[in-house]
Amino acid sequence: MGRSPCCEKAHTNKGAWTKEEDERLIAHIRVHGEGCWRSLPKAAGLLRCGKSCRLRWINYLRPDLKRGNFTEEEDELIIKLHSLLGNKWSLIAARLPGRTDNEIKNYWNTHIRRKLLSRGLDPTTHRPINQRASNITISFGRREEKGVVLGHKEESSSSEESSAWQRQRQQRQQQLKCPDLNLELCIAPPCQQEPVVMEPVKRKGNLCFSCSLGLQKSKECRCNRFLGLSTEY
DNA sequence: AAGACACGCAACCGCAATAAC
DNA sequence: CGTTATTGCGGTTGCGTGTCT
Repeated sequence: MGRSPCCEKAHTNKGAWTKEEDERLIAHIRVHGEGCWRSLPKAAGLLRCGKSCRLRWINYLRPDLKRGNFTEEEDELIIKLHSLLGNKWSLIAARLPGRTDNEIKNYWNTHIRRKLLSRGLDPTTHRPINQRASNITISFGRREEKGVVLGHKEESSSSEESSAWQRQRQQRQQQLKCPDLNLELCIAPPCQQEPVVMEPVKRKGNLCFSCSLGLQKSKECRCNRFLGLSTEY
């Protein structure tokens, strides 16, 4: 029943990859392409499990990987995407060409988390630290309208609030005005017209959730369209 | 100089969704 | 249609390296 067993765990290497293993994996994928990770180790002469090969390729060996330091723009994009998507690293990575989910996840935990804390923001909720959980007004409208954005509570400008903190907040508000990123979400009553069929896609005109977020050619894509343009070949 | 500690990153683990039988 | 393998994802771990004392 079902399929034959995955990989023999008894005779597989673990830990850091050697240069020779890398070369074998690269050579094999160059000839045969990606996919079928289960049979790849045997075919490539590697004593690794397919899962390990896939991870090594995706996170380290792929030729289209950028590697190197993250730019300030990438930092801000990651922060914005994280505030909207949470720990959906693969979705965030889909918006950053040449970056992997693992890389972004590590970078978040080592750098950005600290960066947000230094700004006085909770890295998980993206809200100011020490903010009371209750009495939070959520609005997804334009920030210029009421000074509320992305679910962040509008704070009362008490005298206790330091001017440094105000400056920091103003700076952040300026940074959040990102014209190149349109990820505004809106909450509306249930649609009374034709419901959007996400899966399977029955109408060409409807964008799936991924495409509506601007995640071009995301693995999550169910409609093969992006910004109204067909990505089908 | 050397031990302790902190940090960054590659790799592993476990789980869930999906596909194959 | 139920069972099992495969794939992909997010959380976590462990090791190498840099910094501090």
